[in-house]
Amino acid sequence: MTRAGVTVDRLTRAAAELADEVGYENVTVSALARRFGVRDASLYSHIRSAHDLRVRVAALALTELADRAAAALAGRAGKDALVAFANAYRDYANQHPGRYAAMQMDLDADSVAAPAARRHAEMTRAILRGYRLAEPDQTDAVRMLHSTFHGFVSLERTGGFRHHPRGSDASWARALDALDALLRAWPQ
Amino acid sequence: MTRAGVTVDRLTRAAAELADEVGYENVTVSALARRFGVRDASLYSHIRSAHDLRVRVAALALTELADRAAAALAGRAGKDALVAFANAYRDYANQHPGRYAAMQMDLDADSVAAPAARRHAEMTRAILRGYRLAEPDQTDAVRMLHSTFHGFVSLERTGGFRHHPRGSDASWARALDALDALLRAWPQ
DNA sequence: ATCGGTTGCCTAGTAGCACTAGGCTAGCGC
DNA sequence: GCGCTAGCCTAGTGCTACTAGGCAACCGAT
Repeated sequence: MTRAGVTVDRLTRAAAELADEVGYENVTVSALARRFGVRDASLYSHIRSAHDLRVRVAALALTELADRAAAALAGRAGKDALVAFANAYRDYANQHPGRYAAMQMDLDADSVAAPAARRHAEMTRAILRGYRLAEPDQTDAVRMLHSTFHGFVSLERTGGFRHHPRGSDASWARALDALDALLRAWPQ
Repeated sequence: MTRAGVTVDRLTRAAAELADEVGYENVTVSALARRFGVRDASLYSHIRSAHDLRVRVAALALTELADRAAAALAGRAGKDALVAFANAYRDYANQHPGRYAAMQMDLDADSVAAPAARRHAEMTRAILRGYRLAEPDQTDAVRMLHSTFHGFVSLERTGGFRHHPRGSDASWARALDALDALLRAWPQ
């Protein structure tokens, strides 16, 4: 019998696909093993636990999103950069809901996802380059931006906006306009 | 043998307490049954499923939060109202993390939580009374407010802010100032 | 006061999940 | 070709959700 060729990377990528297909909370070791045509117990020589697997998916997602954010920000500044980043963020969340959900898990500083989380945080802070804010305003601003992006995407995904005829794209564009105006006026 | 006296309401309240203590994702029918000193199977004459139980917790939380929001908004307008609502929202989330997590679940329009969700939405919209916005700006603004509140609280809870010395209270106050300025300037 | 019927709780059982222990062998390095 | 590592296996534990069917506590009607 030839072997299935399971590796941690292949497991993580498959788990991320599974998360997008069936939802993050339905990513199980058993389902993943089925997808590889092996028994669930066989996966424990590659991953330590189900939690370990989910952390790896979170790290993958954070890295992918940081890559997209970096691409979106390249060569842009000010509102251009803000809008490009925000759209990259929202698009990623809607294209990869399972991966996005994984990103929201509690990640302690010593996990394998820590470098990815740090890089993601750096990219978010890079939006502000064009607005020239000093500390601690910069931190407050980046927290506000991240909150708005995450909150909007999260409510959009859980259906918070669907009971009203106003399209969420329009509200999103308006929110970005508002954030830009806010950042320009921030120092007061 | 005297009976345990389980009712749907007592189950829901106990499940909400359990959620706050051990986390929303760890609310199980078995754990709840243990808390009442009965077998897990016995609960299925009161609730239809674990999902049904979680929806009831969500409805309870939405109602409680709407009550707090109503109390916070009573007799206030403008920034006063905004800050009071926002603090009621954030305090509730931090005092009742499990209930708050339950609120974020997908609730279809025909669930038992629908009236509570509607009431919660109405309270959020009531913040804007003092700012006199017409549609569709009102909808855009209420979505932006809700996004910011939820996003901030959510990131705060999952530890997104803890790797930076700047206190989250200060960033929160700054975000509320910013939102107030935004709403006053909204019509442009 | 007793008698029915309802319903609250029970036992028993199925099936899926995470995870451990220990065995076998494929396929690599020598 | 030989041995060792590492990948996959079976077997088993215990927790979870949930169903079927039984018994007895309690409620209302006579």
